[in-house]
Amino acid sequence: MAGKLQAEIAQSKPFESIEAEAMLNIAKTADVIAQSMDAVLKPYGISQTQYNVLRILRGAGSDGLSCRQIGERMIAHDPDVTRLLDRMEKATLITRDRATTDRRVVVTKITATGLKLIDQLDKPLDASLHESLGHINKKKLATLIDLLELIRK
Amino acid sequence: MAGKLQAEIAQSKPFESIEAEAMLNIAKTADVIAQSMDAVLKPYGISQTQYNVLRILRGAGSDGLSCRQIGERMIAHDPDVTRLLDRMEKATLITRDRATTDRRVVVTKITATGLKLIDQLDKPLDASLHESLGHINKKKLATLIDLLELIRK
DNA sequence: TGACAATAGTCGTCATAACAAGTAATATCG
DNA sequence: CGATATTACTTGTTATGACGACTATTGTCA
Repeated sequence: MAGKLQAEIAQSKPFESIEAEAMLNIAKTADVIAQSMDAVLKPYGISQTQYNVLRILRGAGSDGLSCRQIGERMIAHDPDVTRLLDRMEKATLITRDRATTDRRVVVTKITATGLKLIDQLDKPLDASLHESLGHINKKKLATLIDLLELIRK
Repeated sequence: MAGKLQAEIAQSKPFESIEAEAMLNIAKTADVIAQSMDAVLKPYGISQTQYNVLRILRGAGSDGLSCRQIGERMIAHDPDVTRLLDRMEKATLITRDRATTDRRVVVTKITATGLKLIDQLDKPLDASLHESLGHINKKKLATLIDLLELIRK
């Protein structure tokens, strides 16, 4: 039952449990995919976190979203959305305006620049994704998705 | 085929592909597990990265390992092992000595303090892991591991 | 052997993440 | 209606990560 990860991370001890092996495999795979995504994003000068925000804002359309809503929708939870948005505003990828209805809320929207950037990224990212996962057939991917969803209940 | 992640991250657009859905599920699941591990480690004042290094060094035993070997064995690739070890040395979790055979190499070993700390962590981390993955049976975990290994070729 | 390349690690610098405390606006409730 | 709680976001500070340039030691080969 000792999987290939054993050799891959050159661990001298065997895994204590299959749960530990599963966890390490999830972490390692996430890291590998993240690295290939980073490689695509790097020439465009944005991080995965920023890309994720742009995706969320593109999905939200012209209504925009509050800081809190953006935080909730992010894949990796970021405890400091404010300064993330600061940087993106400086790069003119987004705009921020205080809402008139509830003046505590700041509404963030994607700009034309941001939209253009993320639209450009669709193709290369999709290609990178196929590089990473294209060799797995759809049935297996469906099984994988089911299992991962099961983990998160 | 639209999975639960759809609702979970409140995306307004459907997934473009099953590959994208798989990737997001891997990333999300890795993040969830990482967060629960962080929660365990936090009271002990070390990060997951540092924990990972301690595990590697415990596995290596009294021979210790070079900077490069540590870097290779880490789950998430860290481009700056030197300063990571600087911090750990300051916390007396490790020792570092220049090797006599090849004077370019710095041999890092775990200290008694480091060993004590990581031994203490075994139980709570195992408990956290069971909290995260205990409800999935071994056969399903084995399938998951196979699929993830397949992704990484 | 002596120049050049490769390897191992360090350091400078800037960007980002993490944690905690603070400020302003709105909601709640006696 | 006014004190208190809650919400939404901001800011200060420290730690960590990312990227590249740099130093020392060892290996290679003409």
